[in-house]
Amino acid sequence: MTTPLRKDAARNWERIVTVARDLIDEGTPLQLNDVARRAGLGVGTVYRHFPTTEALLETVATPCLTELAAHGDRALADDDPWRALNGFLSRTVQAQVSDASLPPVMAASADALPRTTELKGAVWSAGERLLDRARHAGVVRADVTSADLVPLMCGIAHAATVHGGTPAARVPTAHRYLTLLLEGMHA
Amino acid sequence: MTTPLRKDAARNWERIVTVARDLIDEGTPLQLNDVARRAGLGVGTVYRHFPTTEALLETVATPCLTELAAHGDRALADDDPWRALNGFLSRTVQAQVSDASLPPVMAASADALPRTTELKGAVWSAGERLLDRARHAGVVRADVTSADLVPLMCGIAHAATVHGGTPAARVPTAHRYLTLLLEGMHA
Amino acid sequence: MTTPLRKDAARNWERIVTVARDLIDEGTPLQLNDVARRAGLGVGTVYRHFPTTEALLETVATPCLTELAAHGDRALADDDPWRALNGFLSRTVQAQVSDASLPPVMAASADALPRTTELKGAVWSAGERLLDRARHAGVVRADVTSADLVPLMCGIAHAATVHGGTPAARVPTAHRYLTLLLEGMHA
Amino acid sequence: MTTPLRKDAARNWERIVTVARDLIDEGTPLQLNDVARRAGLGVGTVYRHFPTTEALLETVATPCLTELAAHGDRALADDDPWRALNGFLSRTVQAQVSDASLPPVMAASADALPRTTELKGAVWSAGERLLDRARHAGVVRADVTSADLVPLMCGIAHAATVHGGTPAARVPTAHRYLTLLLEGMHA
DNA sequence: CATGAATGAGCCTTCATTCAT
DNA sequence: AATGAATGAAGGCTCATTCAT
Repeated sequence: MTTPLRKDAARNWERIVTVARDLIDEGTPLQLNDVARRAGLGVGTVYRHFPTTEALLETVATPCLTELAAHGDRALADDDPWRALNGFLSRTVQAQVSDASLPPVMAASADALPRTTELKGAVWSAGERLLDRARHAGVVRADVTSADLVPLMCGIAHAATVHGGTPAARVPTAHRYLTLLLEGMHA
Repeated sequence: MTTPLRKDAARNWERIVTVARDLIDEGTPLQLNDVARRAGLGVGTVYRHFPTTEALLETVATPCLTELAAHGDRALADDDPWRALNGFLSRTVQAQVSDASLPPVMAASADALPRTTELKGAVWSAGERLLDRARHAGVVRADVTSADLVPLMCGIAHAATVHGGTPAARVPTAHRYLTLLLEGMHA
Repeated sequence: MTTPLRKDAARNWERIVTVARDLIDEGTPLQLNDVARRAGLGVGTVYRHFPTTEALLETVATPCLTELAAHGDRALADDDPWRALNGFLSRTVQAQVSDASLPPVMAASADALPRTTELKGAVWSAGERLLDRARHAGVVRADVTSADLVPLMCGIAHAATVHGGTPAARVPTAHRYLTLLLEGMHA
Repeated sequence: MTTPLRKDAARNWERIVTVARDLIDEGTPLQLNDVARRAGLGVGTVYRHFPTTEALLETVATPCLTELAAHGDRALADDDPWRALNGFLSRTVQAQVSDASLPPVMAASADALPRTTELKGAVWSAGERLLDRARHAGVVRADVTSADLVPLMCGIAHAATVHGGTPAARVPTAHRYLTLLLEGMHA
């Protein structure tokens, strides 16, 4: 529980994150000075809220990460272990391809915000549980470990990006690639 | 056939490429001024040989790229279409993971040097022929096209990198991932 | 109406312009890095205030340009159209010869600052009105148009510069040349 | 009398001057490296022939300068002092406006080549003699001295350039300006 | 808390000139 | 004589971060 922000500070925080989101969507490299100018705020204000570019980036990625974690939990409710894993991975890949804030955050080995670490942990552990369940059900090869899931999803997203085309076009490509991989992971 | 370089110029060229190789291996971002300093040469000399960072990077990647292309041709001599494709992809992934100069060059959509375009084309077309042969032999799924090969190899290399560990440790990881993918591509 | 500068920023602005003025008077080519060093400021500060050399140059020229424009307006109050035109051109030439920041600004076809464009426009239009009046009064040849005034003043200033000697010595020379020209323009 | 060049050296000399002429006509700033490349020669060769940019520039300007000087001499044969002066100045201005190599050479106070100094002297002295004759004939104001001629011609050429438009369009403008000036110089 | 001016290291690039081959 | 590789000073500009107001 962090101290709740004063109302104006909260408004600034919001503004900053919104601007950052826009910049990321535009493909513009995230620069705090830039964000400040576009948000109509002083650089200092931006730095107060987000000491580094990474902190801001992770904040932008947070909602999406939260949803991924939530989906992971919901997936565990699915009776079918294979379908559950499938859906989870599909969702993960889709998110990575559609939201430019995710790939760098997912691939980073160190996080700027504890919250990010938590969320990545939650996603990771959801994946782990789904994978374990699938393995115990005998539907997944034994040599795939939970530590492979995130890298593999990052890899697929990367592959779709390298393939080229518009961001929208990358979604089906990524799904095709995921399908291949799942086929290969199937026991 | 370019005019052969003068002996001293050739020595400098060599020196520059060697230094660049080292920097890349160290993970240091390639900067021409930096290269010049380390090579004990004037900046102008480096710029004369390599007008852009990309040109130097591609030059560093060239031997490896050449070998990949050569291997592709040799692979076609293998009677077994599946084994041939397998070996080719394995080699490609291994190269990408072991040589830090390759991933950016492979992923780039535009090349600085014509030679790079040629070599990438050669690798690509080797992959294409190997894939076609495998498909005709009925050992590969129909929905995998040759345009997918490079992205997929980049993706696997990326996945292995995200997985972490020392560069050396990434090799077996990448191979594991490739195995999964190949399994999935198998008809 | 721009936001007024903070006191310290205003002091720096002033310092920069002063240094630039000195450099121009010395005949040293204007370079922003140079200005920064002499002003004891960081380069970035200079770039913040003046994004390009031209912007700084024009700023240095502004007071003089302002005065020329003002003089143009005052000249229109003179009853004698010929004397009024005369005085205006005389003043213009004198300014160009005495202030090294003017010639490049006057001769430039594109301006860095909107303010410069305004001021040049004001000077130009004052000249135009004075010329029109003189022509209607029948004291000036019909084939001289207002578009000729600025080029001609630049030409005279240039001629005086080519003639050589100290900057101070150029003033009388320029006036002599202007006298010749005016004689030629007289109807 | 300089030692005559070896045949190949003479060919190179020619080539260099031709290329320089082209560059000047294109408005490209004259750079010896550039000249060398375009001429298909080594930089060293260019430097051997022309130790500085100015030397090359003056060499390019030489034919035109020679012709001006020659014309000056011919003008003295004209019975009418005013018409002679007129024609000479007209020719001078026209040359300056049409040939981009002239203005910098004419305006320079120091020359790189003795030959240039000679030629400029010849032009200058032709002007002087024409002016003196005109003055003695009472057709020119007494306060115009021969030291004014070159600066004034440079000024007019400069004015026409400032006026803008294509190089070709500058010719009539320059003539108009010269006409005004001559009117003013007329006694 | 907010501001945004200032900083200055750091990178990129060009070009006149020299000199070994 | 000719060559052209090498030099490296010089200039341009950006941007992450600090700190006085």
